[in-house]
Amino acid sequence: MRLEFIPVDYDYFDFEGKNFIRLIGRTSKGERICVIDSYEPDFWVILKKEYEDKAPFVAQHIQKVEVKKAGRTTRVLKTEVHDKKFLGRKVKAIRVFVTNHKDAHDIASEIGDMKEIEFRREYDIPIITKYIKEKKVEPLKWYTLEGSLLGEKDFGGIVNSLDMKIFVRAENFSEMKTKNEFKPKILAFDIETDDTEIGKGDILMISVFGSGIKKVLTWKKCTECQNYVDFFRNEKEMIEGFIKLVKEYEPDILTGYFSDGFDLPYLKQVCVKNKIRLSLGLDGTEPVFSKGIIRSGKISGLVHLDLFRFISAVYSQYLQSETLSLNEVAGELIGENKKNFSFEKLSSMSATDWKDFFEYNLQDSKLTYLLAEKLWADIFAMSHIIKEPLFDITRDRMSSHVENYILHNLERFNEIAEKRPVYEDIHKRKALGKYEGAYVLQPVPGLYEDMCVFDFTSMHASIIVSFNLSKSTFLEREGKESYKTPEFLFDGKKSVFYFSKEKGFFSELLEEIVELRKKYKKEYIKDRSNLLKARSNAYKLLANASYGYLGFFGARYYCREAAASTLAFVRDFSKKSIQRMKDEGYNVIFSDTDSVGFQLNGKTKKHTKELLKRINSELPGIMELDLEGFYDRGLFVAKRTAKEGAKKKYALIDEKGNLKIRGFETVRRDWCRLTRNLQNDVLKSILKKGSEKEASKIFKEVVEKIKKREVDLKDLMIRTQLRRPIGEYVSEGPHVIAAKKMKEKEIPVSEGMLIEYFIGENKGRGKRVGDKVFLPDEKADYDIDYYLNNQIIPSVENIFEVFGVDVKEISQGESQKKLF
DNA sequence: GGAGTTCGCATACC
DNA sequence: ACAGGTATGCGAACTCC
Repeated sequence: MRLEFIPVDYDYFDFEGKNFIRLIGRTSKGERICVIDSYEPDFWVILKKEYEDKAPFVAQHIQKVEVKKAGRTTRVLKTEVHDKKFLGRKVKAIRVFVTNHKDAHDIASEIGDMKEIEFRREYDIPIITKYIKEKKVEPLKWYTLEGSLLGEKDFGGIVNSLDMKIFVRAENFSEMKTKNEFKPKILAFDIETDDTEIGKGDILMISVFGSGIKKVLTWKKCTECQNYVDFFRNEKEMIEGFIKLVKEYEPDILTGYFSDGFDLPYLKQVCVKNKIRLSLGLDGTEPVFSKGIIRSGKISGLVHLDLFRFISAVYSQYLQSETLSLNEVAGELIGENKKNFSFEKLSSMSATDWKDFFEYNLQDSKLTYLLAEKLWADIFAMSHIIKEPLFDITRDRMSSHVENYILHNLERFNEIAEKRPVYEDIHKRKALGKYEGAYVLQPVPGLYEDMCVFDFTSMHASIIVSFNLSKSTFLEREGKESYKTPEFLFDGKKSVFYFSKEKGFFSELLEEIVELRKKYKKEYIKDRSNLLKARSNAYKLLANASYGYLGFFGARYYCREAAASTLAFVRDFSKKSIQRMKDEGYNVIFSDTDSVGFQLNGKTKKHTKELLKRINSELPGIMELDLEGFYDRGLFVAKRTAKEGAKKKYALIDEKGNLKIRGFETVRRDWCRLTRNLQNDVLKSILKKGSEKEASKIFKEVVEKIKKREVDLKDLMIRTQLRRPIGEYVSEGPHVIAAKKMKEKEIPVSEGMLIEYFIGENKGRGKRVGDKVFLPDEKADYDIDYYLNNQIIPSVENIFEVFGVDVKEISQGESQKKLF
């Protein structure tokens, strides 16, 4: 038979000791389908140079290897001798096929002491990645599938164990180049509980939202409730109802927001309590949670997607949101928020309270669903480009994405993959110190007019490409044809590193990534489709993460020398650009890593743009300097502790009146609203008017308001993240004290939470700020002196200092007036 | 026990 | 453990007399 098929989820199983891959997807008619494909597990053995002519002999020897383990005997099935490359070097390699992927590691260990063998590789790549790499059946791509329908008895009766209609044994896949759209069936869900701690409380309700479905399932009684509420006799039946609903809806994706960490494990715990199984899997299995710090819940046969995970790992850098709460993220991305419901009511709920609670619960699922739809293009593009299944795409961090991209493209270079660092490697790598980073120019405090900013496009990536920096191209000494880094301090020693001019796969792949990013960005500008934008973004993310990957201790292609060399070039180009702009008669004000900001000094914008063109024609490789923008004014302040200018802190205004504020308290979430708003208003006023006159009025008004206790407590709340368990803090800052208070009051506190508190008057109880910490619902008068001296004055002091104005005098003047 | 200094911590920039 | 280094600035905790 032949049909059109798109793989969505990948899994594997053993049958008669062999590995088989199970693909779950859809046909072009929209039917859910299970495809079984065979896979021959293998790994590579690389021979030492001097034993290359012994390859057939070594292969023969390996062929006989057997490992007995857990009552099972693993054999080498066959061996093949190949000419391959490893880290760009030509090698003689033996491809070793084994009975089971799980045993590749054991066989590799068994032959580890053979003197002819230099390396053993690729036994540590996950089976699904190897399968996709080998068979080229890539996620979310359409294929014409040839195969045969499975019978009742095939593969131990898989047809009956899996809740699905079509089962096919694959014989051949051919990619359909023209077809590339896919809209998955998504179901979002969310639970509400009476205790936030997993395993402690009951699940009161479960909401689901999908195309053509919106429901709240509950066992709480409520007469005259919304028609989307389904009532059950008890918690157990509600959960069974949920499982049934998911099965009948047949989603490709079941999505939640923080469902890896809350909804799914909570459901599982409650099932244990009720002595039922959370059999969401198409094969009737329960979700399986991976080990590790962040646990991921895998449901067999469908994709469980935790949107929070994807957003926090990959997407958050595009967001303005200060927290990644569903409310804030949904507000930003889809312009809709959570419903209000106060959880204090839980102990005594009226009928209308339940009504509100159901609506609240449903809204969370709705927001999650809308977010999934919104982010689908990005997730789809990532999965396409990186060639990993949705489950992993939505949970992996950027380092894994970069690495998987490399792994899936190595074959074009005839390369055998490097091994993953083992624990000892990681330990060693982490013990090595930091290497010198980028250059930041210290500005002179002041208000500057007629400014312009240039910055290098994807600076690190373009340097890696232009100078071929990577593990495989790093040379121990100068070669005939090699790139030379500027001299720099490396581990306390003046060093110069050399990299081969013969293109390595790392820089070649990165160059492609940069090119593809340019291409899709151009296409997107012509045809503003979500998919083109998502593609362009995905390539941009990969390009930007590639440098970090080189220096990341967990990377297969970790190369500290290449990472440090990249930064040596970054510093070199940065300083050269600064000098160049000075030489051209501009007044350079600031610079950070890849940017240079300067005053035009009477030169025209046209002249400046032409200079930029000239500079670009002189830059090597794919390096490119870009016009970031022209600005009417820019404000730079001194550090609080010293007279000198503060780095990474500035405010610019363009001709349209748009502000660009960096580093100031305004953009920091651990300062109270009042301070942030005041500083923002002060900056805006100064940049618009070019003087501080009006700004000082604004300041005086706020000082008055504070002193008269007219400020809303809401605007005085300080929010600080609790980044570790309370007990692990060496130093007890105010937010830790606030967290302890919360714990005493049995308000749930957990790592990663934003702790909210204000500073109130607390006569004579210690002199730490922490001794004056109050939680939002505690009654206390706010501490006028604290908010004056530790919040608003510090936030504007250095700004007014630029104009020679002492705000302390102003504020004291105000208090004098008040005294009179 | 107060002033000065160092250190821990959170958050920002690129 | 889950990309890197550079930087500011608060408040606690220490040092010193």
